[in-house]
Amino acid sequence: MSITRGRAVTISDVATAAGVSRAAVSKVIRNAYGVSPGMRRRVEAAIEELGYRPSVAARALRGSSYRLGLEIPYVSARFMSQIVEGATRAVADTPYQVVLAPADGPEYSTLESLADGLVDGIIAVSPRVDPPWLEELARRVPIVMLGRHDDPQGYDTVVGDDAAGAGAVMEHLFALGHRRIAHLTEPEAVNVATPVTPHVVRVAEYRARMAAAGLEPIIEVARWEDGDTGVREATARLLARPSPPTAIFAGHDDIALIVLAGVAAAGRLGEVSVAGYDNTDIAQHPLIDLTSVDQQGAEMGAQAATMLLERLRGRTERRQHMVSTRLQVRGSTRPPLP
Amino acid sequence: MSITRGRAVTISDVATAAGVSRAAVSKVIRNAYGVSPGMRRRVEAAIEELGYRPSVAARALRGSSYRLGLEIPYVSARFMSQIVEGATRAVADTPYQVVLAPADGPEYSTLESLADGLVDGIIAVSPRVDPPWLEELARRVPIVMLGRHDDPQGYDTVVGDDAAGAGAVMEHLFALGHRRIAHLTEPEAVNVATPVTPHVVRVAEYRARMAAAGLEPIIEVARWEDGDTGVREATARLLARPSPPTAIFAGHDDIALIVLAGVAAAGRLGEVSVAGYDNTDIAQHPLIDLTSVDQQGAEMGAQAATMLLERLRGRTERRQHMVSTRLQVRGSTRPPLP
DNA sequence: ATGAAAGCGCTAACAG
DNA sequence: CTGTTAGCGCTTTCAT
Repeated sequence: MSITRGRAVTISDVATAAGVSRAAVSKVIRNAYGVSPGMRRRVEAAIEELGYRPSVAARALRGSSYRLGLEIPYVSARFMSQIVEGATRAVADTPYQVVLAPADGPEYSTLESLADGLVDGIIAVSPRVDPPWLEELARRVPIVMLGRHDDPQGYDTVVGDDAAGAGAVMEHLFALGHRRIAHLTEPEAVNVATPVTPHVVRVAEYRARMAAAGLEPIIEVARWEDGDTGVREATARLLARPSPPTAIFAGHDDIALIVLAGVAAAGRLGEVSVAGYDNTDIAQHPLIDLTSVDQQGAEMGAQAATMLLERLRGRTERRQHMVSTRLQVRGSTRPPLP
Repeated sequence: MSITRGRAVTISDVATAAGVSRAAVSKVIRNAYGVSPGMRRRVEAAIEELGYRPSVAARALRGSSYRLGLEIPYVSARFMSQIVEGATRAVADTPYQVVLAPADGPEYSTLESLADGLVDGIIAVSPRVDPPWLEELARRVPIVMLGRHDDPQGYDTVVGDDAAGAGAVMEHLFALGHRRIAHLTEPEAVNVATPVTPHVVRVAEYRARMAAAGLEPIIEVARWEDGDTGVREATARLLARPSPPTAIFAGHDDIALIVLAGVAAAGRLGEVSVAGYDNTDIAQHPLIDLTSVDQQGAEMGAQAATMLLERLRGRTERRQHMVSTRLQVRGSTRPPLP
């Protein structure tokens, strides 16, 4: 039952079968200039018959792998699905394919290993790598960063309008009559040394709105590394305050879900409003019914892929794109108890 | 502001810098036999100084890319995260990396493009490709199929114990006193021409249990292609029957979530029990609280990766691994109304 | 319009 | 223990 790995069909095999040179076959498969209809026909017939498929490795060594790498921080994040979907849709009619690289550990190494020749370009959702390092990497391979409010030289960015999104949440909560509004965010967002991530912007907007309303910000940080526990404890701390918040604005839906669980565990469901961010699919579930900011993840993914393709076609000036947001109001936010 | 793509550092640069041959460098980076400590030190210093990273393309052309491809049908599926996590964990201490290939369209082409030299081996979650075709592909590249009850020659399989899992659900529901139990599954599962997927096994077990209890199976099929709508309508059809089921056993959690929404929409929450399969993270959320079968997705992913590594190290006999299941009972299943 | 030939960066086989 | 050499499969000038 031992298996002999079949040697793959190479361009030489096709050339021999079609009675032409390898260069000719290469031209045909790349739709390059200078092929007679007759030759094209014969070559295509041979390709079909032998079931030839070009080796990605060999192509990559010579130039392009026709693969775009999409680096994503943690696959579980529901928001990522939207981005992946948008990116794959955007390359659907091109010879390019999207491959995903889950950043299990440090994002630096995931990005580097992508850059090691596996892909022609990189789309990355990496809040924690710092801009100078990225500039350096961008010298080797085209990069589009998602969700970074950087001011880059060598790479492109696609971001949501985080200020507007966070602002919309705050306005909504104020309009409902809330005053004691807490914000629950990720550690990275309160560390000033960090690059400007979406969460940094959301926190800033939250602070600004609270200040403008003459209110003291109530910020709690959930250490995401602790998993659900961190968020759950942060929620508990908020609810245990002498004057607990009447509304909690969570940095994103995954946090909001756990906050919701915490509020339910405290038996205060319906009493404490909760808003999220990303409008992931579960937010619309009637049993969750979470008010959230839709920032068009699919659109972001598609834009990023398109911009990367432009780079591959030769664009060298940087581009920055911002997608708009829309607040999706649902049942998880209501007026505070009188 | 035009950017000059930096030429990458190659093995030759390192060799020159260290004053040794390229072969020597190659040996060092592969920890191969026959390197003096002195040479190793010099080479490693040069690598460090120049920031050398081996080209994946060149390596792949010569043999191995040190990449494992994980093909997944639709990224949104919550169950997939567990598999990805397990697989990446399993390769963490090896030179291998996991890359994900989302099967946006037909799975055949995704698998083929993975086999085109991008990866050294493939883990696939593709219920719809047929066994002979897989055998063919397996001749070119090692493959481990997840969730297939095939009897393969050239590839390995990792499956959950779907019969036991489905049986446990049925026993649980019977024990609660349910008799009119419906099953809501995917189209593929009722098409006999299809390969033996987990859903086929679950349906069979469901049928067997209903028959053994002297009951008529009530099966509704949700066309997943229709998205949520299909499941929602199927749920509505079930609830609209003259004698509606008192419990619905959904083929997996993503279906169960929509069923739950449908039951809620019909105002029959708590009246109609719902059970799912996969025990995805959202199932434990207190607002969802879904009874579900845990089939250890992470364990499956880890097993699959390990088996693939074995293949790459030379194993040629096939292996099949089955992971056990455990029913996680939660609030979504309770006794029927009297 | 077609083909010959060089070479991308690396590894494996062999020679020294 | 170390270096030389010959490709892996493809694309790309450059002749013809």
